[in-house]
Amino acid sequence: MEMKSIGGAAPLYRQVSGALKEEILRGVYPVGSLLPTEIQLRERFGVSRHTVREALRLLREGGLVASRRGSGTVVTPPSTEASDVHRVMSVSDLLAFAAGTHFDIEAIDTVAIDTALARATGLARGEEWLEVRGRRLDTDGAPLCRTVYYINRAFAAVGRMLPRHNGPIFPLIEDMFGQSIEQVHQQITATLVGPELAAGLDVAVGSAALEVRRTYVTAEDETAQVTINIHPAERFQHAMTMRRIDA
Amino acid sequence: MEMKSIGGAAPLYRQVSGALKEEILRGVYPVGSLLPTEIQLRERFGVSRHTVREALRLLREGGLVASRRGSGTVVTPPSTEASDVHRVMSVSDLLAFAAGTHFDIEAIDTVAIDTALARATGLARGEEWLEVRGRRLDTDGAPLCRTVYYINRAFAAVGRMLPRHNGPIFPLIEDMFGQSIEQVHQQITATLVGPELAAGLDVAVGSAALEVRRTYVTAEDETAQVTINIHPAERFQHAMTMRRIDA
DNA sequence: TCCATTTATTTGTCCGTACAAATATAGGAC
DNA sequence: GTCCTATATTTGTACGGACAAATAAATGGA
Repeated sequence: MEMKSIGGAAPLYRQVSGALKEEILRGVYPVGSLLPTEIQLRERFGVSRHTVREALRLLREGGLVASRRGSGTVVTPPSTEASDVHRVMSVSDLLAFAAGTHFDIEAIDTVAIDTALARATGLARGEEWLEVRGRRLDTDGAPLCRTVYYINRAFAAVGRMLPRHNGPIFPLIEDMFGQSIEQVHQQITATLVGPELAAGLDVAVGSAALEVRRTYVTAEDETAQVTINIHPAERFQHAMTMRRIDA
Repeated sequence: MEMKSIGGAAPLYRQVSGALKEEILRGVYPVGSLLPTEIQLRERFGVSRHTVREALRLLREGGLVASRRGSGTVVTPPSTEASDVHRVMSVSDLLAFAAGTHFDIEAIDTVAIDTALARATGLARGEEWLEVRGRRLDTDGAPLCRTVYYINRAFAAVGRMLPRHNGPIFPLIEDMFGQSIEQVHQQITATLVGPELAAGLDVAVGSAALEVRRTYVTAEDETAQVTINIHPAERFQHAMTMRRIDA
């Protein structure tokens, strides 16, 4: 069967890739089996080896197959790592922890969760948590966002490491306490900037800001940490790309 | 400067990619700037255009740059990693399409994307898209959010089905046109409510709102649909739970 | 000065060739 | 039957060329 690039049709390499993907998904090539070799595919589709290799590269990118020189191209099992916490961490996290930004700690206290804090954090009233307040600053000292961490007292020892730590906190909790963070609940809302925030973030009172709250939950369904970030809307968007992965 | 493949060294294309990546990360090419053209890189590194393109492909895979024919290769802001569309589709989507809510269409037009719309939607200026404006109403008629859909003209026929359709649009595109939505890019920002929005949503002018923009991209890298939802902050939070799945 | 058209630029797609490198297979000796 | 070596197979890397397609820049006329 020969394929040609028709006006308006997809490029040849996408057509070849699509045909192979459809065959994989309907079981012509079960997991573990080999696809035809590049030379066989070239003959079957009547295209160049370059085009075949581009098609196979798309299948590899989609996690459907894996190629090795001398061995061939094998169909791989569906990947289930798509929801790994590290993978779906938002741009705000990446930006926040980019090299050169610095978390400027303003206060570290043990606080009792009152009614207002319970509403703001989702934590139960009456409990005591370690509260770390500060601003994340860019390399030039400009404020990026205001951040408050609430850390479960069971893991409060990580507080000591914060002054010289620039990355996320939850891996510290995992390392020091052998805990595994299994879920991160994220909530985003819009808020208006009041006088205190305005001063600390160099924006006008009354302007809009994004408030991002994340609750980190262990394998034992225990909340280890809550973070609240407030970003001026004029300087920040929360972006995310979701890709479809078919099992 | 010329590079050669030395025994034990990385392939040329990886060396070129690494050199460019290092320059990007240390600020030689800031976000938004253009990399040298393929021809310039070929001359600089003394390698073939194939090798240069392989190097740039690695940079694209890493999310560092984006290339377009006729334009060149631009350095991109850091971007998030993937998750399954169906897995992590947000609660807001589920709520929006919950049984009982109704999308009240106010206008359906074909619009040309001007400069302001290009900025708001991310679509290319001059193109024509089907624009569907309206509000999503709760069971008791209370407005939940203001929604605008931009639908690629190639799929505009789905517009006819909207008046009696309450779910998401992209499955309609998939069903009617045999297309597969592979990626959804989501961006969330905060905005202030102006007079027009305030009237339609029963909130005060000057209050805060969340603006959620989603871009639905097919397997052929074509944008099928863009939706923009504006939610009053006092009544809406964007929530999401990410789970760790170990293979 | 603005706009439409033309031209130039740049990347995308497709073809081909050649050799390297990793792996699988075949064959012979013990 | 096992082990070692040689050969074959298959993908990876690198080169070159050509034309298409999208975008940007230049040009000319109103």
